[in-house]
Amino acid sequence: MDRLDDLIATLAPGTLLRALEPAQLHALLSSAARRELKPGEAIITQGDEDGDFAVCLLSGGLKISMVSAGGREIILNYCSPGEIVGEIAMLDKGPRTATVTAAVPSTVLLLPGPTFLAAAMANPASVAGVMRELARRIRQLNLVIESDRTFSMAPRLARALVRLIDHEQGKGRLRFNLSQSDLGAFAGLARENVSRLLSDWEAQGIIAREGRELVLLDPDYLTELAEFGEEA
Amino acid sequence: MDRLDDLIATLAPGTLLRALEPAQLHALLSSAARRELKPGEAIITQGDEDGDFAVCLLSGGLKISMVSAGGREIILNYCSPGEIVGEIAMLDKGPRTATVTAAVPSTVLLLPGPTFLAAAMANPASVAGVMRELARRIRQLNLVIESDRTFSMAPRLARALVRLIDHEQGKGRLRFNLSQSDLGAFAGLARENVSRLLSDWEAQGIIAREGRELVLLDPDYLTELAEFGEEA
DNA sequence: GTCCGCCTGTGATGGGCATCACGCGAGGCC
DNA sequence: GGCCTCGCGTGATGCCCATCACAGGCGGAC
Repeated sequence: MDRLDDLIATLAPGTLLRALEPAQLHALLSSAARRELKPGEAIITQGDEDGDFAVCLLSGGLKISMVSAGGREIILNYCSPGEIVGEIAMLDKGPRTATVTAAVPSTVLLLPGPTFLAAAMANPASVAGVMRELARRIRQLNLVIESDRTFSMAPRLARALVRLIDHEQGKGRLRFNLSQSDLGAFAGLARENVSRLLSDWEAQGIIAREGRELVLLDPDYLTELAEFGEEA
Repeated sequence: MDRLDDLIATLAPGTLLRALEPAQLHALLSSAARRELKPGEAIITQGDEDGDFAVCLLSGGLKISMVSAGGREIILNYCSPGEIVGEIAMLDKGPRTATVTAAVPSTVLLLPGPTFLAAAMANPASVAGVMRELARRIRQLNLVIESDRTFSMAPRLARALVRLIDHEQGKGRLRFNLSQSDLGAFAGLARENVSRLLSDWEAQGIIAREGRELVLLDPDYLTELAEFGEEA
């Protein structure tokens, strides 16, 4: 059972699972199926109607993306171990609105919707916890909408980079090495402009490149840029 | 008690209250305080820490807005009777992120957070209902973010108009008469461009003006524009 | 009536960013 | 080695839209 405890220890804060009480969490996780994913392999596909399970990432990394009306790829998020995805369709039984693929070799846990609901409803603290967590998500999304409206290129790219920071490792390290195209799809701007901005920032000593890898030398500056738009 | 039943009948579908079972709903609403609002009067103010109640609109109309970093007003939504606002802060106990003011003379019901939680947890169907409702909201917001990224001026204004349609009244009628400035703040574009677009659409017979009032002559066209961006 | 708001139309200007176009280097693959 | 692909840098062009500027129009106060 310490396997399971290890897993629970790595669960990301601010996820639905963290809102559950330990006893329920144990019950849920010990009954879940495990699955291995090769890079690029999809576990959830946009449009699927099989929306009765969520996915908990054990190791590796996941990419959540969708295809916009214009046929362009939009990357919504990257996930690290301990995070959970696909809960929305699991809870509201709607079709999948995004595709989830493995960014690197990964192992995931499949959480069936009914089992999750049973665990969530088993005690009042869990119920309140899950509701609070969902509310927090809504609040976050509202803020994103507000900032997307008025933010220009630089703050958007800054936000993308900040969201990729690896909090486990050394300061300024990223969790994934993305191509400029992927960075563009993640931040919502053209590949060419990603290139231009990165060059500027490198010249100003805000970031550095080690081979193909990006390092944030001044993450605080980027964080501020991401939150408030153009500097004061 | 038929007063209460009337109220329940007008509750908007897709709100948290609708997710509750009738018995719980009765208990919650009969214990709520009532309040009258004059036009322009605020019931919730951005930054407030008193986030332990939600507001249910009985009559009139509410405007939900916030002030962006640049000092510009952003209008997030307009509400009609039966809708509920302020649930997010009530559920996650965070600070208020938006301001709610009366667009016209209104009466509202104040729902205390603890009472709502008690009602929501009183039975499993209510629990699942509230979670499903919250998940639906998250799904909607994700779609908005996706479309905001790529949509140009016209689809955004079209979406604002569609969201203002009065579903009770004759086809194409709006629930509120907004100035072009307010329309701009709602759709996220400059007042001057609202003027230009409305003129174009009037010339094409898509909308009409009766005095100061806007009427949508071809709501289907606008709906399509709002959903898919530039026409095919 | 007159003045003074606020709302509205419309042109001119400019900036930001997508797009197009092209060159360049670094791997795979045979 | 030669080729081909993929990711990167960088200029030129043009569109979309915010902003500025200004001219009516309409109602309310007095």
